[in-house]
Amino acid sequence: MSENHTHFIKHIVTKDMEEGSYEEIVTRFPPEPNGYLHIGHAKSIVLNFELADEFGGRTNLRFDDTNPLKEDKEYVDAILEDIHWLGFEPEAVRYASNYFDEMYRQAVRLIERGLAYVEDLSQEEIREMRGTLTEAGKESPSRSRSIEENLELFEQMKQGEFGDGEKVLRAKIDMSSPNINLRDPVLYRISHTEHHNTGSDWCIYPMYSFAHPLEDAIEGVTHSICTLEFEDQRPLYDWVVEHAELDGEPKQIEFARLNLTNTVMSKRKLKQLVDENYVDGWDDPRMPTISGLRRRGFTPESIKQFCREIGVSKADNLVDVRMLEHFLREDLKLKAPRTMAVLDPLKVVITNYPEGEVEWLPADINPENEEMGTREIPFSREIYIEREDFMEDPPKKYFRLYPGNEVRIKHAYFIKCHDVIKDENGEITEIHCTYDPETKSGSGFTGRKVKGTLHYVDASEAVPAEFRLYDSLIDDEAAGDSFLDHVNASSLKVQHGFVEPNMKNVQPHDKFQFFRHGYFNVDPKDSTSEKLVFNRVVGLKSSFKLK
RNA sequence: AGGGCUAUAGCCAAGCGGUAAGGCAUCGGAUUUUGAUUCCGUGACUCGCAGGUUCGAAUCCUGCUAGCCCUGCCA
Repeated sequence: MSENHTHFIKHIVTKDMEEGSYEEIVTRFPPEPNGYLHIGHAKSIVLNFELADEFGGRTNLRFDDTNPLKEDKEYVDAILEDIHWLGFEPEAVRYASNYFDEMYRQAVRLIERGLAYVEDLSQEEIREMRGTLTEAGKESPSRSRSIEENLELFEQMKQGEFGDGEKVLRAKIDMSSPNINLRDPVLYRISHTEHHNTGSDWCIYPMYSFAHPLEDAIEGVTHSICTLEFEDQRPLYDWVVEHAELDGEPKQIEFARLNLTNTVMSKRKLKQLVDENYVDGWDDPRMPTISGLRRRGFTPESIKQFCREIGVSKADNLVDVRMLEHFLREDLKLKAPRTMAVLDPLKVVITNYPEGEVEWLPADINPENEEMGTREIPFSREIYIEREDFMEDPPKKYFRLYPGNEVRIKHAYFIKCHDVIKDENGEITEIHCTYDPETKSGSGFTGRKVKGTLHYVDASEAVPAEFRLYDSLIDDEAAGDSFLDHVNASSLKVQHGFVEPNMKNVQPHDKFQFFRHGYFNVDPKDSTSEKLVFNRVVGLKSSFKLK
């Protein structure tokens, strides 16, 4: 199911395997535990895991925890949960911090071979001497220090004899390189910070550009897949691999990260939305995080299928969110039970229906999947329909209920409106209809046809429920400098209505298709047996337009 | 602009010298007890632009244009 999709990375791997460059293909998914995973990460996860799987290889999950200032165990746990939920099982779970000893050894070997030196200059001085995009940099005086002195200084850095920022270890490459990443990049910095994994064992931490290739080489990663912004770092990646005294020879391949319409996709921005309370948390159903999508009601399969279908390339892209929604509908179409919910109730009294009588009508649970069987739903003299399903003065082509019009009540009877009851403000409070017993659903009645079929909930057995309807978090109509100016103020709409009586015992994450409304998920945090809460995942498509 | 990369329909995206796949979206039409689903139909005389090579070019070459990324002791 995941195949028939080809892309440039697959071509590279195929060629490598044909040429026998590697015994097996090994990939890795390397998140930094400084935030929650989002759907952009899902693209990378699916790519890495399924690529290795297709070629009979393996994939590690490796936390890139080289910067204790930003990282936290909370994020590690959330990431673990999200990957598991998506349905992937890493060959091994590793941490960059597992390799700190080895990385230190490699750094020492670099110094011993005259390929790295300890820098005395301040951060500002380093920056000034690095040059600019169009001018070469200048070599630091520290560059000519002896190997012995470098070794001693680096040892002192490790021993904690310097404060944060006082010294740094730099690679000795080329201060005049047109690629700024090669102008003696920093390899190690000092940070007297507690690490979530190694505690206070270390006060020097390797930089990403030094650590990452080493991690890949240590784990035997063959294809190290990352996003486009690391392209300029590839020469440095290769430099580290070449000079490291390790067997692995991983190569870095870059692809374009995912962008989605009407959403932001950077951990920094998402964290800001959380920290500044624009949303409920990382798992707010409006967030593009894996946990947000999960709470909203997206399924792992829909997310994975989306990730497969958008493809992998190097071109900047902006994918329409409706594509994601498409795959959710696709996944739930045959799986989700149909049920009826009235989100904005309007009472209908069926004046010729006997008072006090209730009949239970059979209703299929999923007409597209008969194996799901049937349920029984009540029908009596008073029912609720959707307020928008009645108009006193309808436009043309409106084939729902209006005075004098007859419609079908799903699974029940035809009803015809004969009276509209209003309060003193002119607000419609209820409508009166008659029903025709001969038109009962399942009776085979063909005497006449109606254009509209309305869903309903029986008033005497109705179960109150809350419905949360979501709109995009980011509105591209608004203008402003910051993405915060584009936050959609009405991205959440809450309605209170009713569901069928057999919905009383729903469980968190149960998913339903509410007839004519869309797919809904039982909210895992706020729904209780006393107060049901349903999140609308996506609506049904509709070609209905008023006017 | 010094370097790195990208450009195929509204949006993704195949294509790798032999005459433009597929998906999403849109718009029609048929069926329909969900204005849903399903089914059929719908768009590139042309692949950023201009030249060149070739019997033949989206694919090769040259030049140009536009967009993205790079001057953290972040990843």
